[in-house]
Amino acid sequence: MPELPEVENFKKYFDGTSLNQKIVAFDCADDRLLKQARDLFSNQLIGKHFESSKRIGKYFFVETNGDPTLVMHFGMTGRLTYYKDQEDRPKFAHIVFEFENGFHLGFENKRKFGWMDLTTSIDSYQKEKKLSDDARDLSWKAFYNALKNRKTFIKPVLLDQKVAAGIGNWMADEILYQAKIHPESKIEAMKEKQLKSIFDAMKKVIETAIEKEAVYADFPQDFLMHNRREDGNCYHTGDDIIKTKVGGRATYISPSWQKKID
DNA sequence: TCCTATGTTGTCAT
DNA sequence: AATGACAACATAGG
Repeated sequence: MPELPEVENFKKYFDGTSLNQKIVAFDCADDRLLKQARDLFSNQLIGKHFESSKRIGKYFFVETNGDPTLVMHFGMTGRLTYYKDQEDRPKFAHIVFEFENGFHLGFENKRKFGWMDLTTSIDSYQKEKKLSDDARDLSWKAFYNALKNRKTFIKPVLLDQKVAAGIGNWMADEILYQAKIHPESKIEAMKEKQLKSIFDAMKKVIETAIEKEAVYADFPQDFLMHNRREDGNCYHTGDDIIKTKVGGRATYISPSWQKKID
């Protein structure tokens, strides 16, 4: 699930449950999910508390009342669950923090593509990863600059976290559907105005999805998400939605609605 | 058995 | 140094 709006939900959930409580235990069932030695997580986090959080794209940062900042990435199948009793530990909660009040925060990750890391500075971490500003805050100028010299299809570039951090596969499809542009349009062939329409669609999709708390059923009727499947039909034209692959990722298109620019 | 899945990262070639 | 194409990563479920 987790693209920008879903991770925004996780942030709200985290802020509502897990801030300002002393951490008394750290458990990890599979060290492959940790980008640092397990002891480092235990030693640096136990006894501290989470003080504030920040989301940049799909990356989730948690500052503590000390040096370490925890970095989480949810991968394809991650989410957070706050629960009390050990018996309620979700099956795929491979990483668990226990708080002084007896509650637990579980980092669920069925497919184990998610991970945790430690850093001391969000800014330097962002620079190191060359992560762009969060797509929600990103300026048109920064977006345009990151895009304009690229020489491939528009969709894979939208998925590049250096361009607009937070955009994932369903959002890229939705943005291009809203902008009426085919995912295999070549950037070099596109006019600035067309790139601006993609930027505007990106902002619209982000704000809509956050407002609806990423509950797809609540999205406006003309959103692709309602028909983003192989037997779906375009809301506007009624034509079949086509499933294909672009940049190695499953891609849904309304060919009569989305213009290919090349 | 084979294929797919909402993501990133490493490798290799250009 | 950058960029692009693509495989690899790990796992469940249809």
